[in-house]
Amino acid sequence: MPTSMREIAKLAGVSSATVSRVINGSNLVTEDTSRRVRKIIQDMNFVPNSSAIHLKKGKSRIYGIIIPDLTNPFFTELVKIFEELLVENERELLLANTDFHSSRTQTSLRRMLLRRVDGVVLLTSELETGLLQSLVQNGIPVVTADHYRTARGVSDILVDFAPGMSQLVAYLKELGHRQVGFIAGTAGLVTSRVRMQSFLDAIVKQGLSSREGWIVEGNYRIDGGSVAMDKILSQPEIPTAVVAANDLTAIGALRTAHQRNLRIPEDISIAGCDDIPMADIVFPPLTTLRISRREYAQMLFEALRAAEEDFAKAGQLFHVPTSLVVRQSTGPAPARAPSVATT
Amino acid sequence: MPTSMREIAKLAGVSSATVSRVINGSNLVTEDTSRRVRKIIQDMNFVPNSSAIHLKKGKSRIYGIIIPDLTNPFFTELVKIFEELLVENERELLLANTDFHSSRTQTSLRRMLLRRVDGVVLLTSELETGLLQSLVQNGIPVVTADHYRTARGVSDILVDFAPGMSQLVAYLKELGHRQVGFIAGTAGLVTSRVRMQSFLDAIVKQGLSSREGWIVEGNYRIDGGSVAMDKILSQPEIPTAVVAANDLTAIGALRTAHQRNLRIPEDISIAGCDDIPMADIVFPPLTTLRISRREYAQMLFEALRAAEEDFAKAGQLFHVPTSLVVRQSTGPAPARAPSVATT
DNA sequence: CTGAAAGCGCTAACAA
DNA sequence: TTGTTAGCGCTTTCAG
Repeated sequence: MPTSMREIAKLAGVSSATVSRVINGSNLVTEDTSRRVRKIIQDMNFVPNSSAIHLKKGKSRIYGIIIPDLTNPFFTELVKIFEELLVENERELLLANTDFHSSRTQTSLRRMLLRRVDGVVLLTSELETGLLQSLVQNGIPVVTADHYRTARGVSDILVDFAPGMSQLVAYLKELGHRQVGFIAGTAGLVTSRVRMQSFLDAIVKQGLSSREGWIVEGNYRIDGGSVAMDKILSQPEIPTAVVAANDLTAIGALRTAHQRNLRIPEDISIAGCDDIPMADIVFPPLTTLRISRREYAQMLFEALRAAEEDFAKAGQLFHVPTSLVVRQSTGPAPARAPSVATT
Repeated sequence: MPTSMREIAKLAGVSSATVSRVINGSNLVTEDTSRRVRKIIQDMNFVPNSSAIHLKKGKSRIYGIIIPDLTNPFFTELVKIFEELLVENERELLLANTDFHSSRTQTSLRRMLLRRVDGVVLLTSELETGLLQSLVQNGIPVVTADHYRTARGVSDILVDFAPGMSQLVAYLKELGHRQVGFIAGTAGLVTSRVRMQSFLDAIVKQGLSSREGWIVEGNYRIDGGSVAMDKILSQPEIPTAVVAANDLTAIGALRTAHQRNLRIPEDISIAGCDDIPMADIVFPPLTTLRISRREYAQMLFEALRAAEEDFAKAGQLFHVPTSLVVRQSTGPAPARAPSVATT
């Protein structure tokens, strides 16, 4: 049903090659013919078929992005900015959400292969080596997140958690906190390990203390944060501050603390990571370790674009900085451990 | 770089036609050859090129979705569910976010045309007639939201606000509220008009009252809700309850009310629309008019799929029901108007 | 049951 | 400066 180049050519009384040249701004066309052709294109409001272009040129001008949780505002924002970048650069976005199911990561990769995307952003941490292989083998550059390793065709972006955590913990120490808990991410993920390790290192470095029962696993979501906080608050002694692996987790913790009638930050301080917009909306507004989405998205894009020019260029390591954002969920450590109401 | 059908054919000692037949499950192939071919396909992990298929068949198996604000959790969830539906049905999603800029709606539609999508979900309300035309003219079915009109190739999904609002207002009346304010959506949008009108109708029907200064324009975002609430609270007399055109707006209103030291719901009740996950997380949890995302997404998909079978089938009208979700942001009306602290 | 061949809409080398 | 032609990877008649 849509118009083809040949029809435009016929209408303009030229060959389709000429129409192609006009569209692609070749200077081997008379201004006169060019104008005539453009007029027809306008009138018919003709748009070339990208699949044909793809087939011919071998480039789809599509990048794929595979994310674990579209509901997490951090990823949403990232996708939003990334899509903007792509549109500015005349590329398209193929979005795949896995909901943390590794089987869906598999499907998603197949979709990417099918559509012959020019690059893949892989934000799910559960990476089976075989999957990456099939992409690289097809010459499709990949950029991963917090994978802590690169390879031919595979770049990695890693969030500089260590210095950020160090800063956050130092800040807590300044407020008088000595006993700090941590709610981790989903067990088994590389990022979870990294965030936890950064926290532990910072604690040691600052000479503070934590303990087994104060370090609980979460799932990067609100519900996980709630449950984890419940566990921490059920300990015979509780910390004066709790750091969470991301903001959603921290928000869940906040919620549980409220339910237990703890005042924040008077009774206990809570901090998160990411700085999602929600962090500034919950009560009290959340102190958090901000990860710049714009820089992040930009690096993702740069990594893929560089690889397109030269496949060997993939395999770089990028760093995203973090910055401490102090809000009202953290405050001076209470003089003594508060009593916790049991729900 | 990726393998082509011809190579598979060569390796299997058959023609590419046979390979094609095997892949598409034709029964005109011996079980024997079929097995042999499938083996090679496995080994090479060959995936056919969808652009070539598209070119041949004239169907891209891509649906496009154009949304105004990817940051709004309502849309995020909708996109998420819609994407799931598409994957289940072996289709792809082309995502475009306009950030409320109508110029970007234009660009997005062009992108859809370029990729020859099989259908477009248009969730931005600022519809210029010409744009829809160009899609229909290309035989691309469209489904809009709250556009309140259908046309050849253009279906519409509308949220049944009237009964929902009626229910919500009746509920407020039961709580003793007589004076109710409203924070509308962005001026000029059809949905804003509809939501506002549903509210006004309900107010009249229930015999309650509202007034000029209590009906303020918002922008469907948190900041707009804050500003609007500020205006309402600056009136000489303030309502005992405020309904917002969506949850983000209501959350903004909540925030302003907090800042003015109003207790919710003791001093003033606040309700929203949508029932985004955040509604249950803010303090106090928000009473809201829930719109089922799953049903919504399903209708979007059905509308497009029906149109694919028969273009004339597009042009249907669908209805999404709403349901009242009562939480803690609404309560009995205060005996007298509370005093408002000026910030 | 299988293969040869044409053609989807475009681009790029080559000819004119 | 323009047109002719081949071919990107696939599907689908039509022959065999």
